[in-house]
Amino acid sequence: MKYKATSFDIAYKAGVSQSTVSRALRNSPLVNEETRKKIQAIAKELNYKVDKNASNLRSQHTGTLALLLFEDPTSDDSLINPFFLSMLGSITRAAAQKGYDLLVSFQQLSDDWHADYEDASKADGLILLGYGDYVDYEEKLHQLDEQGTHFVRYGSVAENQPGISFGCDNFEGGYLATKHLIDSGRRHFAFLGGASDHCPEFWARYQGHCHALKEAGLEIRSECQSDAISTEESGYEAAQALIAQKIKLDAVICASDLIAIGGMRAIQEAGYKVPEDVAFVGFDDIPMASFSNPPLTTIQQNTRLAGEMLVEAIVNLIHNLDVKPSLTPATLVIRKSCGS
Amino acid sequence: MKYKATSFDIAYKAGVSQSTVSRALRNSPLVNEETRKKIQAIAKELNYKVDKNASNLRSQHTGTLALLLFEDPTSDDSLINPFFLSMLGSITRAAAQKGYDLLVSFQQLSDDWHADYEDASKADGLILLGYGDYVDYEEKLHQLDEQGTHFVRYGSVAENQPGISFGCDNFEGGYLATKHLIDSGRRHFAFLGGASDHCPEFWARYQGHCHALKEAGLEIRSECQSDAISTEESGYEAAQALIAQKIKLDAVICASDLIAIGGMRAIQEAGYKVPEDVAFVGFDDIPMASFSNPPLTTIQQNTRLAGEMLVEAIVNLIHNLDVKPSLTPATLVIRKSCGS
DNA sequence: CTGAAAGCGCTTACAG
DNA sequence: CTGAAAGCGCTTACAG
Repeated sequence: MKYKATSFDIAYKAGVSQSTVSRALRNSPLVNEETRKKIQAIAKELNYKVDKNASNLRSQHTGTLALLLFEDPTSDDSLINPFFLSMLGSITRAAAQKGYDLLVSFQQLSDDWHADYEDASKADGLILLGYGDYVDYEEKLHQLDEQGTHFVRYGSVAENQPGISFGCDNFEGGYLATKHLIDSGRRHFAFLGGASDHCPEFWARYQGHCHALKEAGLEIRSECQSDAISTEESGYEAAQALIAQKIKLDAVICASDLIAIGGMRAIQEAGYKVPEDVAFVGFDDIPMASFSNPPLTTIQQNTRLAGEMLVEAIVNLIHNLDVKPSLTPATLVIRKSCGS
Repeated sequence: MKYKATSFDIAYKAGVSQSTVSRALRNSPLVNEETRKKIQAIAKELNYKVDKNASNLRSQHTGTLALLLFEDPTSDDSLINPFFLSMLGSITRAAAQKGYDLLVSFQQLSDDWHADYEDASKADGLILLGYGDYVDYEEKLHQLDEQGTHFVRYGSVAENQPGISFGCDNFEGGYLATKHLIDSGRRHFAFLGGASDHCPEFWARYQGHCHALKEAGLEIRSECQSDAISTEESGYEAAQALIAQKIKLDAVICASDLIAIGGMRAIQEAGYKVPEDVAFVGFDDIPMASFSNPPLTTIQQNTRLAGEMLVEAIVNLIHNLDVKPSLTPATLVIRKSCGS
């Protein structure tokens, strides 16, 4: 076992008190310039690092954030939604930039997850991401709220939600996607993705979709909406269901890119061409979207911005500053799958 | 600010000493069954959680692991190698299963990253992943080793490396990929990916590739190896370089899937057909690989197994058990890009 | 099986 | 600007 230097070792070597060492190492203005330099030099020499547990315990904050990813229990154990992953990347970076460490955990919705990161003094606050069933999810959110835990979440943004939420402008995204296809002459639309309060993000996208249809005087037919969760397989099945019903189609709006990729596969296997016969638009702009066949037109979520907003918000919350929920822009990214 | 119960509050309520509370909560066999139950009930009622900083400080271990991802400084800030992401998923899960929390950090190789997670008592050990330049990287590894830090890494596995390394059997992977194409009649090979000691993983894959060529009596021509780092763009450029040289080709082995996807794009843009004119094999089996055009034949790394091995190894290391480096199998996954 | 006490390594009033 | 002292909330010998 290697020996770990403490602030007392440094104090002894520097000929000052341990308090002074502690101050010098945190750049307190109370310490004499030269004394500080001397102390910092010795600390470096001894490869000294402040013990986080001790300093956290004493100062009652941890300097770490916990990122909790909730997965659908139905989803494959090894396959994490690529969109999450990209959020994870941007959140890690944003946290590092603000000087916070990031504890990461993937959780099933069924777990006892409000897992008390903050209560156990592991983290100062939580960032929540997830695609699970929102109805179950919301209850847990209320628990967190009642406990007074600091948390922000990314997902659907609506009135009367517990806590502070950030999210993409899903309604606008659904609208933009649909509007673009209408403008390029498509008339027979379907929507792939669960449209219920179990998944409010998809619901908002669907609402945006419907709004665009209405605006253009097109009929909204409920049989043209086919439930799917955000996997390729589920998108494939949802599209097959539509095909089996022999619904007339020339455009499909999908609640996620994964759904779109699965949907295109089903349509192509059924002998139709994308985009000639049927145009597709996805949602998220995951890396895969540019490599699908054909490359997928999609609504991009700005994960970089979202990560920064989430981290800034939770940090402000921790410092008891005022934080308001807000929406991140949804941007149409045009590739070949929409035919224009 | 919410009030946080301490073990003293529970002791008071239960009419026992604080020591007994501490024991009961950790299921010490020293505590009377009934006393324990009573204490645990009160703890639950008070929503009590053991303060991690206090318990860590006292017991001198943290119950957390740090996962450090190193990126090429050249890589796009927002784009994380999908292969890492999949490792991240499996490591998070494996860590959770062993009861460890996971601190995650993305770092540039240039950062002062040996960032002392263990020295600062933030983590009991480190897991290292990265695709940066190995020559720079190795030096840092030596530093960690000298400091006596507990760490394992995933990447190239060779003799005389500092620390304990795990990795895919890259040589075997390169061999399998090449052998398969030789067996299906291809004769004119190129290899896309940097083949030098700056990237020993790619180097090993290239060696496996060459071994298969030799075995089949095919010539190894150095002009048929084109450097690339693991991005789509880099693969695209590497393939273009080959095309510009008018090298005769009917098979391309790529050091990663991203390289392969970029390489196929270049080849297709130049008017060749994949796999009819040129067969492609990638490496990693990232999720994207099944959705490329055509779907990519590739060498799969078993990220699930790798994650479990890494976590188990670091945990054993922390407990001063013996740990040996080892290789994870490389498996050929056949899709359309290889034409058979 | 239980309790009193020490102590993990810091930070931070308090006093000078 | 500096030091002596208290104390963050636990765990763990030690004594019974």
